[in-house]
Amino acid sequence: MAQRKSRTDRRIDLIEAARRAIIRHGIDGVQLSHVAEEAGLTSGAVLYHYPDLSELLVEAQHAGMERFYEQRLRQLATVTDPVRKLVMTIRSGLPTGPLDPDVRLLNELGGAAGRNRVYGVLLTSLYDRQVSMYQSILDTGAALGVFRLSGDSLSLARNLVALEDAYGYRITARHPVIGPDEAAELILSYARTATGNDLVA
Amino acid sequence: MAQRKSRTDRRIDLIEAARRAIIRHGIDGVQLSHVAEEAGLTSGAVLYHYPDLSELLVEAQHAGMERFYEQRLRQLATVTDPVRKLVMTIRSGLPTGPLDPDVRLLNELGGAAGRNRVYGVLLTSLYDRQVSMYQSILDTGAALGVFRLSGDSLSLARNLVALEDAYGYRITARHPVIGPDEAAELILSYARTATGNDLVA
DNA sequence: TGAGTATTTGAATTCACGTTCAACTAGTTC
DNA sequence: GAACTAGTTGAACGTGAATTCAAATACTCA
Repeated sequence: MAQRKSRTDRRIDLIEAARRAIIRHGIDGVQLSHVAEEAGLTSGAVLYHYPDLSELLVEAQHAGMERFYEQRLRQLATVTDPVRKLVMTIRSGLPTGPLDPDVRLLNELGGAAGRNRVYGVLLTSLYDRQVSMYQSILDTGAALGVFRLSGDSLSLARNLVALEDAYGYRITARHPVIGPDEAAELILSYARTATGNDLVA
Repeated sequence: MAQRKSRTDRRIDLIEAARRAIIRHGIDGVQLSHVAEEAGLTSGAVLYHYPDLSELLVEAQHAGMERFYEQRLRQLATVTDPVRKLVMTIRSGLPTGPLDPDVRLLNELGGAAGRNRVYGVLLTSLYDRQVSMYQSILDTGAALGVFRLSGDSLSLARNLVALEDAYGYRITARHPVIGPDEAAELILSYARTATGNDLVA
């Protein structure tokens, strides 16, 4: 028998297991048995904690998203220079490679968000928060005179996040030429014209 | 009994039916019975033409993609002015609204491309062709002296397609603020700095 | 027209999955 | 340490989907 755990601990495990199962089988392809296998439990045990699989899937997506976002914020807090902040943030929004689990998970939402309102809301809220993140970097840099913005910071921030998203898809789809480094450079080239700064940290 | 059709005609029908089924249920959620229902046939009939459902799904994705791309090319051929070409192309890469079937279909590929090599190749090839399309517009405009490019045309084109992709996701996810018009304006703002042209047709 | 062929159906079969639940086990409490 | 509680298992059951195939139907062309 699998190690017995408290309700809360097991739920955390299951959310992690669901995350892995979604990445492996797709958000519309995950089955109860997949989650059970990832967690090292039987289907019955999963059902004991989550009588409705779809709720577990939503929680898994939610948790993955929060982790991704919080991680970026935390990293951002370690520096003050707007130039370094911007460069670092661009980098942290891209997958480390085609297998990056955080981005793989987020990518699963893309299609589902068009069919499922909950997923649509989740994805939209992540996008908006990331935009705010970039916007505050841009505004700060402009206020300090380091950046000379080529347009309103909201539009620039929206485009920066959009580029991140799109290159995330390209990288996980294994584009033969566009990897993490190339994508970062492409986004940076936009960021340079947007800020009027060379962005060499 | 459903109207009897020739092998080729029926296969075309089935590809269309599969397209609709994918949009409705997700690429990993489609079932044989969904396709049969969309086509007005029984599962057996579908299986008679496509013994393997996954092959039909790939064909449906492939067909949808080709149609999307050809449509853009055809539209592009109707004008010569680089400025109008660019503006029109940006517009034609965005969904008409959250329900746009062509973009909804493409979006289904995003997640699957990370798991399934065939889908990854399909999606990558579409991306690359769209990049070429933009690149040729940019190069022509530059040669005519209409555009003063802010960087190499390949990078600019890659970013333009990336922005289209990303806003396609935002729109189908029903972002409350970013609709087709707003997305077009955001991409245009990038295109303006990229080309040094006001892009007013 | 009639024989032959291609397409479609519907029923039978098999399989895989979700769901339920009694029994078991390992902690927890008194 | 006995009674209780919470977590887990495994087997049984029901459902629905894929698959198979003989029979029915519509088309082709000699």
